[in-house]
Amino acid sequence: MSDLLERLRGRGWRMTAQRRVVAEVLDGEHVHLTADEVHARAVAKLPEISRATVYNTLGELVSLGEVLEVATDKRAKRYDPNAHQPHHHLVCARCGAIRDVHPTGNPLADLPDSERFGFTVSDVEVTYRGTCPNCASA
Amino acid sequence: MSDLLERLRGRGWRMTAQRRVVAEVLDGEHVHLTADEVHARAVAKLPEISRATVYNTLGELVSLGEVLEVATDKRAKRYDPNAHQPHHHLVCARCGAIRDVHPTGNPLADLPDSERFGFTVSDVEVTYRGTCPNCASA
DNA sequence: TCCTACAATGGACAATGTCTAAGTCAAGCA
DNA sequence: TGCTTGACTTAGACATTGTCCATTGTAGGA
Repeated sequence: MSDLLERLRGRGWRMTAQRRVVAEVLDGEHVHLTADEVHARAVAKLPEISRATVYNTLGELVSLGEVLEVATDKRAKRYDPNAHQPHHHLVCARCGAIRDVHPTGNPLADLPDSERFGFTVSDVEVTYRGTCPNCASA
Repeated sequence: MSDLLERLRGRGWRMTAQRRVVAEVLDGEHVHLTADEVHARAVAKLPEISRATVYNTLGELVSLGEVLEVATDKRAKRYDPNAHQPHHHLVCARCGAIRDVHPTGNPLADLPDSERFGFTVSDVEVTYRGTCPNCASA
C-alpha cells in the first residue's frame, strides 16, 4: 500500500490527504468495497472528505489501472485493489461475500471463432456463484 | 413466445394485458434490454402501462426462471429471455452491444477445491469483452 | 514565500430501482 | 351471464447510486 502510494506519486499523482485515505482504505486481500463503503471508511479517518472526492479518486485509480471495478453485485460497483494479479471472483448468492479465485484453464481459448461474431475479444471475466460456509450452516 | 405465454398460464400466472405486452417485448435472440427499454417498448403497445408494473413483471419472470438478469453493463440490469439454453455473453466495450455465446469447456471444473474457500459452487457466469466489428471499423 | 494549476467541496441533478395506498380487473363460480 | 374476490396495476413519493459544476482550498514548484 505504501507501494501503491509510491507508485502513484511516481506517476505524477498529486498527493493529498483525501487521496491517501482512499488508497489506505483500499488495502488488503479479498477487499471489494462499494463506493459508499469506501466513503464511510474514509470519513472515519478524515471526517470532512466528500462523496464526490471519493468517486473522483476511485475513478482515477481505475483509470490508472491500480484498482478494478467489479460488478458482481447488481446494485453498486465494487472496487478491487488487487489489480496487478489477474483473478476472478467467487460470490455468495446469499450474503454477497466475495473471494478472489484463480481458476486453471484459459476461458479465452474456449471461445471458438464461430462464436466471436467478428468481435476482437480482449478480456474475459468469470464469476462463480454459490453459497459460502457461513450461509450454508445457517 | 406464445410458448412463453402458455407456460406462464400453465403455472397459474394470471394473464393481463400488461404482462402479455412485457412478455412480447422480451422475445427473440440476442435480446438484452434494460428495464427502461422494456418499459419504453411496452408503452408503445400499451400506453398506460406503468413503470412499477414493468419492474414487477420483470422480477416475476426472473423468479419463475423464464428470464435472466444480466449485469454486463455496470449501470442498469438487462433482461435476457434466452433462459432455457445456458449461455454466456460477449460485450462490446465501446458500444455495449451484446451477443449470446457458447464457449466450449466447463469453467466450473476449472475451479480447484483449494480455490473454493468452502463454498458450494453452483453456477458460473462468463463475460467476454472486446470490440465489435462496427466499432472496430469506426 | 508566493503562484498557479490541480484537487476538494457540497449541493443540485440524473438514472435506476423500490414501495405504498388506492383503484381495477381476470378468472372462477353460481 | 353476472357477482365476488384476491391478485394486479397505477401514480407518484422515496431510496440508492452516481455525476456535474461553481466555488474554495492547497500541493508543489519557482
